[in-house]
Amino acid sequence: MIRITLPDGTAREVARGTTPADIAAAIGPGLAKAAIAARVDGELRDITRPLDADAQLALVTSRDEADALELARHDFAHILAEAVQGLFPGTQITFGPSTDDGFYYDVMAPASRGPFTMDDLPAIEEKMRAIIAADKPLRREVMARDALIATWQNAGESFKAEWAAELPEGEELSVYWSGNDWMDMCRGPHLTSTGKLDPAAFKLTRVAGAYWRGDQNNPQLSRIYGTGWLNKKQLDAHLLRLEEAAKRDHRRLGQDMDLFHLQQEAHGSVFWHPNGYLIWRELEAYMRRAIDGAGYKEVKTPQVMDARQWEQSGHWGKYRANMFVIPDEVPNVDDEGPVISGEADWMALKPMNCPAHVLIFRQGIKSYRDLPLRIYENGCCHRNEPHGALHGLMRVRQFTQDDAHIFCREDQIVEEVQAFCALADRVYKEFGFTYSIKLALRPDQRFGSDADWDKAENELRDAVVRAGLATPEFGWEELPGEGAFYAPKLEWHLTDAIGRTWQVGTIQSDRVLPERLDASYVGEDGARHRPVMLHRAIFGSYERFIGILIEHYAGRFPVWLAPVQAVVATITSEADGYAHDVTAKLKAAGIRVESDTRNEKINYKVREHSVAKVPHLLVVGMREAEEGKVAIRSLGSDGQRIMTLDEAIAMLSHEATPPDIR
RNA sequence: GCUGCUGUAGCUCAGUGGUAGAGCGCGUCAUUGGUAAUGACGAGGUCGGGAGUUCAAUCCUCCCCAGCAGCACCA
Repeated sequence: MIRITLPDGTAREVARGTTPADIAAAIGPGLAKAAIAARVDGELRDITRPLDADAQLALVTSRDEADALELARHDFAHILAEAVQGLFPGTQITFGPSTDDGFYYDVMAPASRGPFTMDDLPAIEEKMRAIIAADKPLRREVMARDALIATWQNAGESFKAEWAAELPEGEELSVYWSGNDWMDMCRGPHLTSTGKLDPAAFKLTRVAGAYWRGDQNNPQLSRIYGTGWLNKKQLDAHLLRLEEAAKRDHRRLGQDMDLFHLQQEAHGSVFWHPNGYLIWRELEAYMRRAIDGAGYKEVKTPQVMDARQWEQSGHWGKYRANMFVIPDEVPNVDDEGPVISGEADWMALKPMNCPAHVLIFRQGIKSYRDLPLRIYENGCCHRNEPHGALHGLMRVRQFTQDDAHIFCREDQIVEEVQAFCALADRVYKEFGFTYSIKLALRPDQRFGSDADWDKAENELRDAVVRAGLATPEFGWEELPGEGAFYAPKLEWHLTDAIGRTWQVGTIQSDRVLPERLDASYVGEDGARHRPVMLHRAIFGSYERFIGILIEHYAGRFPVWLAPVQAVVATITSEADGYAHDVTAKLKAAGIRVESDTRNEKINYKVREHSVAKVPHLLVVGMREAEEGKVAIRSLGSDGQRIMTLDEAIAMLSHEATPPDIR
């Protein structure tokens, strides 16, 4: 007999080999029906897997949503694989986990046909529904590793065989049978049968390439994605969320709101239109106030430097593949012959600002009294990113960082990092973001001694601990292996209005670059010392941050950031004169305002400016003109507020003032 | 960079082996209206670029470029 303890503390003596399903049945028929899996000593397991020792047991039902979704998605993935093999014999299966909103399965299409495409999805979905309708039992079986490898090899499943062969020798491996005709190697757990899934709760969404084991050098497989839920209602809600997210897409809003454009002759670099650049200018002004107040000095450094300088900084060796290089010569102007000789020295566009800031630091002799020295630049950088990585404003080839480097003594690091935490906190809150902080620890490939890494990691961790931010509610987490090759990183991950996260801010403590570029200061002792260099950014880049803001606000910018803050719209042309007066007064008060005296109906104007997401529409007709008032209709509300022009100016001026100086 | 898909008017998209169409937008005229589309008329396109097949290519084939989704990358 074994002793099974339930969550309420009661215990039952049952025979070895009893299953959680048996226990559920013994407790009551309702639970027996509702239970879909079990947690045995905290581990999620099949409800039909026999218990073989004393254990804590919790029965899982669909009310335990996270567990239930995990199980369902995992099952959907298996059924997807079974369906694909059923429809396309010769397809090899590899690996198919659950994801945040569903599942995918990586398969290798048979050589007789090309990779799978979207056109294949309806048939696969139909087949999956047939498998669910057949209510095939899902049965766990333990196999010896060697037997399993042989099974895979006989079935022509070379990926599975390769994988099984790499699992520890002698280990027992579990497989799951779907009925008696299909099986997959899997740790489980699964539901008891395919019929437990709701056939209306999933949808295959797309097909894409993915490398076997995530390695570019391996064969590329077809990855079939699906979204999967417990019921149709959840699925529909999810599809609606996707639609909402698509409506916020910054590429679409950027075009609709005439903020910027991209075109193929300059792919990966942004053409900022007047409206978009107004947002940029507001952010720049905001950031300048922030860094001025925090004791930074702003600089501007060269866009192009000699390759030898990049050799010395280490970028030429490590980063050249992503750099734009330029021959330092006058191009051949004859029509005959090559444009360049190929013999000139190379220069390169800067991919980052750090070396230039060290060069400024090195001018003149620095004393310990000069430290910490905080050098800031709106630094325009170019990186030749892989083409497939480019994405709207989020990943571009030319971008401007709000970049600063703090040169300081070792004993100043913690204080500086803490001050940065406070500054970042203020900025992110003023834009309405919540955030989490993560510490990216040393990667496998790195410069510097373990002792230095210990020190650097501890400094960053200490600073966050002292700032009181290293807590679960700030999402504190340490990420092994994710640091840069020269330094650990603190990363700020923002959560936007619809719950997506974006990594933007960072601070890194670097002892490598000051060494390579020979930066030093004279200490109290009269000797030369190496400063530590803190790399830091809050927006990350203006391009990306604006992209995030567009999606965060869904284009409805707060008034201080809105490119056009108000439009004065007339009802009849008789009010044109008054409208121009109102516009002039608002302009004089510093409001970005336009007047709309076009020969159009007010309905049309209301619609157009609403769609354009103008925060305030000031409607004026003869009534307003006679009384010296305006009727304000604000974005997001249907009603209007009648107020005097002075009241309107006061309100708009307040809203148009950036939050940091309000 | 890899796999798949896409590229037609300013935008969103339809379409065909015999050199193109809609809606919105734009222009002109009429209309002067009270809070999400007034009406009429009109102008706009080497159908991403190049090569090939064909009597004939926007359509079929190949190459290139860019975009989209994912992968890989993002020191």
